Amino acid sequence: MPAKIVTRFAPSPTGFLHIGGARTALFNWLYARSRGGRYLLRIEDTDRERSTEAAVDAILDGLTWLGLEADEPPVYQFQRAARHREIAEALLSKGAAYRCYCTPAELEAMRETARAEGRPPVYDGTWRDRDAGEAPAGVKPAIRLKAPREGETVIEDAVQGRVVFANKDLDDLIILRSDGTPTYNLSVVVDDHDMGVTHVIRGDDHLTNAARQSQIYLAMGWERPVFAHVPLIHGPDGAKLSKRHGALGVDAYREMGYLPAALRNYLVRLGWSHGDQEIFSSEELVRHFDLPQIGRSASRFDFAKLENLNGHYIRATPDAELIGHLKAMLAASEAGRARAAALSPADWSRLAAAMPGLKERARTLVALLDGAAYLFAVRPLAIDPAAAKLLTPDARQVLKAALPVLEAVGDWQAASLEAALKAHAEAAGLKLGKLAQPLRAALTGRTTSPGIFDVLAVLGREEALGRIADQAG
RNA sequence: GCUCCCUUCGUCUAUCGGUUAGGACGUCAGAUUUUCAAUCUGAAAAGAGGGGUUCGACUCCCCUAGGGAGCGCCA
Repeated sequence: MPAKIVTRFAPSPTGFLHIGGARTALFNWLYARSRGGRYLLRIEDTDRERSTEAAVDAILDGLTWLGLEADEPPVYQFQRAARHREIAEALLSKGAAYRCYCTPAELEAMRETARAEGRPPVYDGTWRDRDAGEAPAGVKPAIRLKAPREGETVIEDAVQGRVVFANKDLDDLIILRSDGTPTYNLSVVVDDHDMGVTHVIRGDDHLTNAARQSQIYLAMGWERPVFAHVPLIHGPDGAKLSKRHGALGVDAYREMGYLPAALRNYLVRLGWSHGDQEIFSSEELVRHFDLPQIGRSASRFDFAKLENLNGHYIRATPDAELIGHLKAMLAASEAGRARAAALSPADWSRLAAAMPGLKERARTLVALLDGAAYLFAVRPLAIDPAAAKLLTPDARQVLKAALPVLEAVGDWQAASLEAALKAHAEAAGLKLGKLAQPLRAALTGRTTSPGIFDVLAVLGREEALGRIADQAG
């Protein structure tokens, strides 16, 4: 009778929600969802120097955008300090912890000599068995866990497999600082225990922490959660993900025009697989996601694949929804808001009308909006150099000849326009392609754009004819 | 330095002792299209190296090399 699954994502609010954190959150969310469990959020804000409210907001905002809402309000770790202290005291009275009167300077010296002698830079246990009576006056003690000296600490990791640490390599970690505040490893264990967390899914940079945390669980007689340490994401060059790679906040991905569904799909496939399947709906993800299918090696972030996936999702998303995403993207940045402010309701409806053609060729929402620039342009249209090359004197003649044909079109619809232009081209012994290129240049100022008939239809008779006349001379 | 983890096409990955080592992105070529995109077809492209175990290893074991993470009164 398995207990109900509880997972959590526990970021520290010292910066934005980066891509690795987003994937960790996604894995936790998926695992809980797939087992009918709960997914919780804990803000690890015990570092008062570096934690900011802005970072908390950015993380919450990023998670919301990705659709990874927690099932309960977030737990703020700092607020639980008293509880953490209580456990440290309990450990002390159990004899599973002790007071250490070493000063930071002494510890630093200890590490230095250990390093110099080629030994691991760990605490040597100076105060482990010393009598409290020997305590130097005026020194506030820190509390250290009395970790086992012999034997092994074994982590049965759901991703990494069985990982064994020799206890002699693990020193007595500080659980309560001399100022009475709890340290990370203690707080995490107490919180995970109190929150009923059954599965800890996090980056494998925490693997060694798992060993120390395991010792705290054992000292308290608490049942350990299942650990699952997932490999980190690296940059395209294999080195640690840095700012110039993709270690951007998820907000940056939103601003670059990626869809949350595309980012989720990309992220989940980065390190996890389900046979040969590449595209997953949310339902499929929830149905298939599991820990054993997570790989054990780090993976590189590949923008090209993300773009490809994003293009797929853009094409698959209904137009109205796309408009919503576009608005959300613009609202998320200063430049975007300025851009949005310049768009009238009429512009938006034109955009909606042109959406079928636009979304076929855009891989990001930014590119989509870019491709729609011709819709909002005012006459005279700015012509880009490549398009200008197409507007040769010959081409202008063709445009001039096409004008009356277009004027004669009764029903200004893409289909009618196509028929009219085809007839005109044939009568003139022209290939439609010869006409389409200068026409596109005249109408959009670009060489790439949606289908020419759609462009004509969306612009409307007056605007379209005006633009053509401008260029026909 | 010590501890732990990792290693299949350029990238993400499938394979769970017997396959022509499969798929996807990217790349290249072709088809289609009014351009671009999309779509379709095809091509090039991989088991880090060395030892074992086995009738048989990408798959299991060991070593080497390379990469990564951790070693705070940070989280």
